[in-house]
Amino acid sequence: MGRSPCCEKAHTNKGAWTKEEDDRLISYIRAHGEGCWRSLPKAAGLLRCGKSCRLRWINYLRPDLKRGNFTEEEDELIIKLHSLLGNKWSLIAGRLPGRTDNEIKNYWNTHIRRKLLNRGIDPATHRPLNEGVSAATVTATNISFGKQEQQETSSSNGSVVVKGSILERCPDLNLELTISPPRQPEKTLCFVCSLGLQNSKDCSCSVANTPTVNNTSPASASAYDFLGLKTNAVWDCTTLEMK
DNA sequence: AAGGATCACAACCGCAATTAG
DNA sequence: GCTAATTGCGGTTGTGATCCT
Repeated sequence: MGRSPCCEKAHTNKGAWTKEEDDRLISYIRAHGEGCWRSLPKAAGLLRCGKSCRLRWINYLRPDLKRGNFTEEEDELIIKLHSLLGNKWSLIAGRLPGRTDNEIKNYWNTHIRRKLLNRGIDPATHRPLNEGVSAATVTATNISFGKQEQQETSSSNGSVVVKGSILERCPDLNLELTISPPRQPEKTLCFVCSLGLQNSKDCSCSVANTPTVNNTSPASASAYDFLGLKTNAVWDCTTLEMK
């Protein structure tokens, strides 16, 4: 028995939104706030699926959206974040205030992919196209969060060790690579600042500014906002182990 | 000017994750 | 703990705009 549809498809509009539908949605959310998308269409007098309402609001009607062309800085930031996160568009969007995951995804597929290809860079792997690296090798150097590979266990000291490391499958690979927050001996920067976005509203330096990795101050203060993970740990990609 | 090709982006679909009962 | 409902995400599609021949 399959899951029931999220809405009654027979009586819902599809396709482009009209001005009137937009106005209804905006005024309803202004009055009642976001949430409860399933019941929203009926309450707002819209013949739309709740998912459609949510998408319309999040991607186009939200007042805090930044419309217009992407800047060169945003381009480079998207490329950097994509090289770290892959197609995790919602995570990438979280680092670009005013931009949505859908917008970034479209922009990636239509502009940045081509831009990287013109630079001779494979947009999927962020490696030179003519490097002659087999797909298997490229895959092995990526961090995978796939369920089957993750199989993580928590040790008594709180570290996370991933079983079945890449090296077991590809023992001849040189994977001397450590992903860690950039070392700042005098001043610790958050991930946002490390990408050159000082003074961004996402910057957490002002909260967790002084501690270093070895600092003995409370964990809440020393947590380092790396890829959205509040951690003071270092990722060692040879073992995918938190040190 | 017409028509086909390509581009850009809004919207949909299906699935996974999360939440509620 | 289980099941169903709901939400969120990423991939894909549809369509209007623009470019090219």
